[in-house]
Amino acid sequence: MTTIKDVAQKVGVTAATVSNVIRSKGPIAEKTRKRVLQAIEELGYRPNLMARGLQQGKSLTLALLLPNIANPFYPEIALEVENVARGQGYQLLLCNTHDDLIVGRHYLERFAGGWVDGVLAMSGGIDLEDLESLASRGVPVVRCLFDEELERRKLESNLPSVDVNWEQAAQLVAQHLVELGHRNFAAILQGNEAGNLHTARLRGFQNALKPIKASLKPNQIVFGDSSLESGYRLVQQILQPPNRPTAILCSNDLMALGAIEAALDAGLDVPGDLSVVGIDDIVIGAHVRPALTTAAIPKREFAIAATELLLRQVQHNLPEIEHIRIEPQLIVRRSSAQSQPSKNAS
Amino acid sequence: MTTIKDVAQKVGVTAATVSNVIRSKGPIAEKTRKRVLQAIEELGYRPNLMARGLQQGKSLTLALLLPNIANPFYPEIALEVENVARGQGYQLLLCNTHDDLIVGRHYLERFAGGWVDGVLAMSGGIDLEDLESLASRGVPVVRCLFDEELERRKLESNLPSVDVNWEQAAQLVAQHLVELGHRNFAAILQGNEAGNLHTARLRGFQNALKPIKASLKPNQIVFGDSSLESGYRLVQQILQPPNRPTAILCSNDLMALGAIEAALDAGLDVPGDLSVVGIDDIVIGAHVRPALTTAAIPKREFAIAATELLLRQVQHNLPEIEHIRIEPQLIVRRSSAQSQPSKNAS
DNA sequence: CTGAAAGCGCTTACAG
DNA sequence: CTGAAAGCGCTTACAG
Repeated sequence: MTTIKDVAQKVGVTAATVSNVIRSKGPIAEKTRKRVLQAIEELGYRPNLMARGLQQGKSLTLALLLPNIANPFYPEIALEVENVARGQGYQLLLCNTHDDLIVGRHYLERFAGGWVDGVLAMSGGIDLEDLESLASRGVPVVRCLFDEELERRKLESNLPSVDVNWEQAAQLVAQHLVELGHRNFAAILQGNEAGNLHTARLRGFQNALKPIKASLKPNQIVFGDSSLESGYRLVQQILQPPNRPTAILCSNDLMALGAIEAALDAGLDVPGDLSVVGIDDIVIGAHVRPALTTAAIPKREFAIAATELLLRQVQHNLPEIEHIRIEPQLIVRRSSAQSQPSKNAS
Repeated sequence: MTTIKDVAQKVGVTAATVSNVIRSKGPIAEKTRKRVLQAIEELGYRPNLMARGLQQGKSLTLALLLPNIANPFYPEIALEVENVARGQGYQLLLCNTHDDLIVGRHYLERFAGGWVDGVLAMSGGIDLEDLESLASRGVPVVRCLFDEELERRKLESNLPSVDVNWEQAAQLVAQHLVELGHRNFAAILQGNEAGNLHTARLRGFQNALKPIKASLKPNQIVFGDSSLESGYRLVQQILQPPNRPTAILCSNDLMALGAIEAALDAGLDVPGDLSVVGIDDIVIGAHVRPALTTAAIPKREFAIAATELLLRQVQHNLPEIEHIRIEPQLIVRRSSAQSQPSKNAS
């Protein structure tokens, strides 16, 4: 490996001078500058980034913690986060927690060792206490998408955050169905015994039903994980007549796609016999048949807000306790239609 | 920040001893070990990873360069790469090149500064010379998926590689269509003036047509980027009767999904009027209607092979010039069917 | 404008 | 079993 000393020696100056040339700092004679640059070129010298990082106390690296990059909700976000980060000279560590607290802790422990300048923590597999402990060590942190399972603790937490108004998202799609005349609903929700439940969305669904004096009863709600397969299985449980629902509210688009597939496989027409709506607006939802009606989360906006909030902390060292909330938007496509009660008598 | 010296001082030993305790190296009196651990606990000390990395010449970090994590082909791969890496104590840098050589070079330049222990370079936006120059600096590199655009140079390159037998993949789906009786084909291929062309796949398509004394003529091949939208647009150009093809060969699944959508929008039945096949086996392909016939690339296998090859180089410092080739597998679903020439007379 | 010195926070032989 | 010393490759005041 060739070091800054090798360059200095070759030119006949000291390492400090070479360092100044590289960083364009301090006064440098044009002549020596040229000679240094040429020596760097000839030797193929590249400054050792860990040495620099150690000295400056910066790594120019951010970490992105998320449940699983293979879930189609995340790649767009990761792409945009990396984009913003790169634009400011930062690189991005991709950390899949698999919704596993042990994995999340593994990473957060590492980052306590000063390996990253900031952490973007997107729900799932992250203990809020671990996160706060990291922040208290002076590592800037932005907490994202935690609202569902940790409502109360969030309020106590003083970490800056970027969240989505999931309640409103759920309310938008449910209202849409109500307006189409639906009265007989079922909901398939992410949730399990560990309490990893989409409570805000459930609340949003219920809100929309109040004006028609209705509500989701416990037997109209089924729980599972967030996968497409889960949506498929859960809907199979629901579709048994009699009293089949005319509309299904889904925790997210992936589950909704599974729901549609299950309905079609059961010989039902979507939306003729059954309307299905999701939340997220994943890309493929616009391209399946029938195209999915959903509440869109502006993912680019979300990613940019989160990354910029983090970078502001990193760069100015201000612990901005800002709480940003991203608002969803209803997108009506083909998977929802007017209720046709006659058909459901069969 | 609390350093190793703070711990040492608190216990009344020297930094070397604390270091030995942390790394479980050398002989340590059980008693001092306990006291050191307790002090670490009390102070909340975490070793500075950049200092350690500088000293040891290791970062325990790998870089994954790929065109765009939002392309559904990559998230599964990235997930698995990170998995294998984490299993061996490494973390993963996510680098989207956007098929832009400038961006690729930006990252590779950085990595020349010793920030990562190894680089997994997946085609698109990476200049092979940049990559070889990095490797010649002693940074282990594995080159993946480069075969298409750089056939000849690949052969000259002495970088270890993991590739997919794209030619065989293309041949499998094309043969399948031939066996279904199709004789009138069109192909939509990734490719542009810059030569970023899927030549191996085109060759595979042609191979399959030889036995029936046929071949794709220039007017039966259209080029575009690898997106779904591109597939949609390209197929619109093709579907003009007369002499509409009965089957469309697509460079990848995403384009195939766009092709199917365009066909359906044009009022055609898939596969009744038109068979469509892809290559990749992206997850969603199994869940759309009609489900997509494709040549599956074993993505997990691919990711594991590539990461392990890289880690072997990193850990043993052997420049293994191994060339691994992953074989595809035909998956027949619903988007392909028997040719019905009568229908196409219309 | 350039150099000498100290220091970032660790690890690594080596001496005792 | 523990300590003193040097060093990883940079940057940062400060002197001259």
